[in-house]
Amino acid sequence: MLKYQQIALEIEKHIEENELQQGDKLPVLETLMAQFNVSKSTITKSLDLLEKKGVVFQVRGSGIFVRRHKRRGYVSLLSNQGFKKDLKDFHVTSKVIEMDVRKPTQEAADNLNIGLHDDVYFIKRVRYVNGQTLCLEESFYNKSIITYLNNEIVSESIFHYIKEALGLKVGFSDMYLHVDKLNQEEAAYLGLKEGAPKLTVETIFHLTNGQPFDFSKVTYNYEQSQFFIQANNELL
Amino acid sequence: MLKYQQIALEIEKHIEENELQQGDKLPVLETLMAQFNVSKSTITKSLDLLEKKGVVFQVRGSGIFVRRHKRRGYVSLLSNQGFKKDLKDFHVTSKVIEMDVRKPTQEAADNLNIGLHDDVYFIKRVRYVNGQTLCLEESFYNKSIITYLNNEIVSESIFHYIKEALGLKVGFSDMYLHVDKLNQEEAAYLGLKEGAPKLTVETIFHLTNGQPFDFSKVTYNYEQSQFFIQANNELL
DNA sequence: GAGTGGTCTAGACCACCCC
DNA sequence: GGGTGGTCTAGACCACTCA
Repeated sequence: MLKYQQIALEIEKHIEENELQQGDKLPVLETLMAQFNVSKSTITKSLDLLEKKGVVFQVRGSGIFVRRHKRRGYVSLLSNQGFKKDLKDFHVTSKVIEMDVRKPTQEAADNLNIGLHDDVYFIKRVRYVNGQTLCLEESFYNKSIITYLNNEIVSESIFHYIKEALGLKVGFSDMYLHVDKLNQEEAAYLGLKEGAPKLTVETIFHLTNGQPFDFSKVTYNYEQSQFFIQANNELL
Repeated sequence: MLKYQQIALEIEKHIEENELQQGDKLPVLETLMAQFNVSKSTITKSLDLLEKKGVVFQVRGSGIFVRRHKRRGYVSLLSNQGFKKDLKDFHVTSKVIEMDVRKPTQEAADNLNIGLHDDVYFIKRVRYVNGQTLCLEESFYNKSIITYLNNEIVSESIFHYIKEALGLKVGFSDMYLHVDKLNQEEAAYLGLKEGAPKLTVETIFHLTNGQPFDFSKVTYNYEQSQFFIQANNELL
């Protein structure tokens, strides 16, 4: 683990353990440099990482402060595949409905940048939170990258498996959001009425080298759809 | 303008003007260092900025590549208040329905971190894209920060005014998303039927010093709700 | 193994906040 | 004006990719 990552983790841990609140001030740079025995740029890099994650904000000439939001029960849209973290106070389960190797749909092939005759793992599952339906998820994994999957892996965390067992590195993702009305099939899976509101999130996950490996389409139960995004606006 | 920002702008411009596509390779670091006559860290900082913006991705041992998404007509959820940019091919207008100085609701006061007896500017407007309703927006501005607003400013870009005329710096924002059904009033403004799907986005904008100055609640016409997010997943 | 991006350092100087 | 974060440099060394 790199120094700046390690330091970021420790600072984050420190904030959590001491239950620091929005606006609480952290030690000044010089103190942190001494405390972790590293150069200024390394500390700065740690803090930039935490700023990107929405954990702190830095004010020139003033200090480094804790960033926290007040509302509970919201899922971060950006910490991908992170229901475990965000809903840690809740009980999230999932039921696999279909899982097989097949040829992709035109849509999946386009998004994964593969041909119609390449193989994909197709997984369809319903996820529940506290016994209520949370979402219906359909995923296509490029089989030439994700070479093996089974029911056990799919029931647990697929991404954990991809990172740890396959040794792949997830880089970035493109997400597309739509709001519409549930069709009959979706309504049935989610236990709602046809025509009820839905939020659809399509995500294309890429490895660090830019190769797309997963196209997934998730339809959320609108009654459970509470999402949260922390944005930084300094991008010009 | 700082060097690294300037360089980032030029690289971005270069990508746009040459219509580079996803996966196209940019010059190597050493070349860029020479070209802009700056040190390695400065170039790195420029590229980190562009990576955060979703314009490029960097692969260790390989190169720097252009990041582009394929779909058109999607609005970035993160480039706040950025309809102008994203929908530049479209015609976005807005109609101010209400605008006055008043006392905040309990909800607005909580989110703006002010008291019930402090003043806020309240603005309610409907925005249109190509003649169709896009959203209904209700905003509360902390009057002790945003000291003056008028109809002309509100019809144009409020954020441009805040930055340029008031000299304030926008730092970060917290966004909360919900999906639900339109009530009667919202349906009337959006020209839809009561009970139709809606996406509600509540945003709390903060200055760089962490002070919240704007709480806004936007209800989108689901027929126009196509949003896009570029995420980076390397946050541990 | 050559090429390429990433980390880390030490230090100078700058820009901003607040008293 | 003192305190504090941000920018920028030059250079050493490390880690990954790909032929």
